[in-house]
Amino acid sequence: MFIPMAPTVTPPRLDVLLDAALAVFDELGYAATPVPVIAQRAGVAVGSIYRYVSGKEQLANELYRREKRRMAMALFDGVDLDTAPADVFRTVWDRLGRFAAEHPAALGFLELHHHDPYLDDESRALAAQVDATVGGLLARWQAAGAVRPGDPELLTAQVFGGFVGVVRQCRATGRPIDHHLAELTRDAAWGLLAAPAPNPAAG
Amino acid sequence: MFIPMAPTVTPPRLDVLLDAALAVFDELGYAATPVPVIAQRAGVAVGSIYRYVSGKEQLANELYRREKRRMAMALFDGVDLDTAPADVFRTVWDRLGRFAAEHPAALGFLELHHHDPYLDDESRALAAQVDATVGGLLARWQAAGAVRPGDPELLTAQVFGGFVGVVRQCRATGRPIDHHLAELTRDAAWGLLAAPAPNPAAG
Amino acid sequence: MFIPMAPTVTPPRLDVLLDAALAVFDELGYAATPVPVIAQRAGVAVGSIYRYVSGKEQLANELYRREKRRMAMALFDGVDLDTAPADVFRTVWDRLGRFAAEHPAALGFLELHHHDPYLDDESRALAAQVDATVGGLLARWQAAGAVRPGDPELLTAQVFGGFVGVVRQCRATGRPIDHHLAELTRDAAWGLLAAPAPNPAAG
Amino acid sequence: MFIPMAPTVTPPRLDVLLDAALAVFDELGYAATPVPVIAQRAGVAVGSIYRYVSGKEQLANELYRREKRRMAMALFDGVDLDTAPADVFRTVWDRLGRFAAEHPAALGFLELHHHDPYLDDESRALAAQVDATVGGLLARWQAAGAVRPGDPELLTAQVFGGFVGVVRQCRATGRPIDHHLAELTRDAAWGLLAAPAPNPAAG
DNA sequence: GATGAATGAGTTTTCATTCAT
DNA sequence: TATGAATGAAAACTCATTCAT
Repeated sequence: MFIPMAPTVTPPRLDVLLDAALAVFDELGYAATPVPVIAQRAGVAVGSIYRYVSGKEQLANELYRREKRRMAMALFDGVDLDTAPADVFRTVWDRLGRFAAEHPAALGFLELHHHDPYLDDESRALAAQVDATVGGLLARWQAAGAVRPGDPELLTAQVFGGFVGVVRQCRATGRPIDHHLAELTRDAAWGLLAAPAPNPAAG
Repeated sequence: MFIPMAPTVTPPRLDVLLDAALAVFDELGYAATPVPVIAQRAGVAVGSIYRYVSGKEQLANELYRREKRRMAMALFDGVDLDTAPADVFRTVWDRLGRFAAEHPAALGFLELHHHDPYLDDESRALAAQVDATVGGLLARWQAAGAVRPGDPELLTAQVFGGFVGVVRQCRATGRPIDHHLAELTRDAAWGLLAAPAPNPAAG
Repeated sequence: MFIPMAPTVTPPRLDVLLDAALAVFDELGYAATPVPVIAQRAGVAVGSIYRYVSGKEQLANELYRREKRRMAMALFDGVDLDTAPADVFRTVWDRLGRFAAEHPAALGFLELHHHDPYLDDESRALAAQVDATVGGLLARWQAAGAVRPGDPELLTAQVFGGFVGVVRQCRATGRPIDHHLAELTRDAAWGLLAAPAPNPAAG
Repeated sequence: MFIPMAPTVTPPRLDVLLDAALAVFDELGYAATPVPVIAQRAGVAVGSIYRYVSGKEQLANELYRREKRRMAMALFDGVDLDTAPADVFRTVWDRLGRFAAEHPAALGFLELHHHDPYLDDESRALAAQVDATVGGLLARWQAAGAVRPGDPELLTAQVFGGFVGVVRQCRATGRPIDHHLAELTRDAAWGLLAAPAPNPAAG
């Protein structure tokens, strides 16, 4: 499969740490999060954190990669990408909705924050790889005439950004983020993506 | 006009401060930005900042509101909203592209950062007001059958989020953010928004 | 003159800091000295230290250089090095005794501690320069037949090390370090240095 | 014999610990040495250290005493102190050179570091005892007219300090510390110690 | 008004020591 | 007995804010 799998199994203790960090980072942001708050949320002593990661920055990077992979898996793992684009799209979009509903902090951390000051090369590379993979899928759909032309990575960014924008709006207004969100936004998203119908007048 | 105007004229010195803060906040994020860095960038002494604003938080809020208004003006000021929706949309989308090109830090600060921990009520209210205004426009377009049905604020969030996603992607990959971006994304955005053509077979 | 002068005038506030650091470093050693203790001794807040030096390490290096120069000045400044070696030696040794008596912490810090882990290149270079300068003096005395042959830097290290050993012993036993120390050790030191009298039987 | 013997036989495991501690203390200094680093160097788990000593401080004291005794033995054990002072001196000085060459870390740890903050009474007493013993030897030599007058402990400190100074200089400049060092410094050291020849003019 | 040195609470990180396995 | 993960007090350093000049 073309989706990056988790290469190593995270030790359970680190996982607890990452869970705690995820919650707090999503809430306060990386820079505004004191390490002791993460420790407390994880139910460990501050010093223990440094047995698992070299510092706050590495913690954030490990987290970023875990969640990036998690999300990629949640969207694409086991999906047969060779069926009709509209069907695949619908499946993936629904999964995106479910992911947002089930892992709101993951989506928030990944997409609603500014990671520039601390992401390391490995994290950036992973992000780029995921982008490229999804971009490749769109390119094939374009070749098949199912998706409108244009830079596939930009198109990906646009559809996906649309969903992120909706999630952000829900958060701002207190609207619940549940699986309905996929439904509510699906047609619009496909309208963005789908190749325009050939002009009937031209026929 | 329905777009919120700047209620007070910003004193020129505060404006210099906000310009500096904008650049640094966009780059480092609010929490990671030291006040002295803003002062230096503005060419004033640290202490002077506290003559204009009560602290870092108020500075960020003043900035947020200035930029939010600036952007609303840039998108809508002087636009005749009563012409054909597709035309208005095209105009506004082009203006959005120009705004992104000319004020990249403003767009980045407003849309690429997580403001939750520090935005005050006034700033939130302004954001809500802008959303509502744009939502109202979309609602009228829906009533006119030009835009697909659905919660207009969600739809707004989705189109706009799409553009933000594209800008974010450009930043991540180093692709320049210029006025072409509007062109490149316009059709997709309108595809997202536009009411689907009535089934020709049904005619 | 061949002795390195203080190239810059230390700002008075930094001087206060260095005085405090000197006392504490000499007492506890560099690694065992908490920065707050230095701050308290200097009568300033912890944070203020970081306006003058970039950290504990730079503080120790500034201190090391200041004291190294101070000591070189105390020993050699204004001494006419072209008079008879035995007279010059006597003068310098007495000055060494006075320096030890008046600046016990300086001598202790410079000579009784292990500086390897934190001295920077500039400090090492200064130390080497002082060594070389004194070594040069000894070499001239050797050429004049006044001082026994052998690597002049080793010879310097040996006489000077003798004095340091005595100071260390005094500290260990609680014996006061005063100007008598120079007197008490002078003949032995010159016995170490002086060229052995030609064998009278050989004449 | 007047030289303090090791009163207890060190358990072999503790010896391994002390060897590791010696290497690291000499390199980093007591205060800057983390206990885990010692454990790693010794090839044992951190926790195991606390089965043999009560903590870092006791470890350093055990080490100090072991090395102090080791050195005293290395210098004096088996030496017939009743032969001619110059011969005894020569022997001991050569042994000192050999000790420095063979146990550079021991000499470094004992003589190049500041032990004040952690040495306990037992260690201080041992040091004093060694000093006194050597001082007694010197006093006898003075009585025999072989060594110049003056406080014998100060004289000891001065000769020995000379050697330490030379070792320190070698370390600073990267010069190897081998058995030649004894040779190179022997005459100077004896010049320091030896009673000055009676003034021939006075004869 | 403007300045920037001074402050000290708060941040990240280290490390001596303990204790369940 | 040996281990090494866990602890938390203490370390170095940062930075929002104040205030004397």
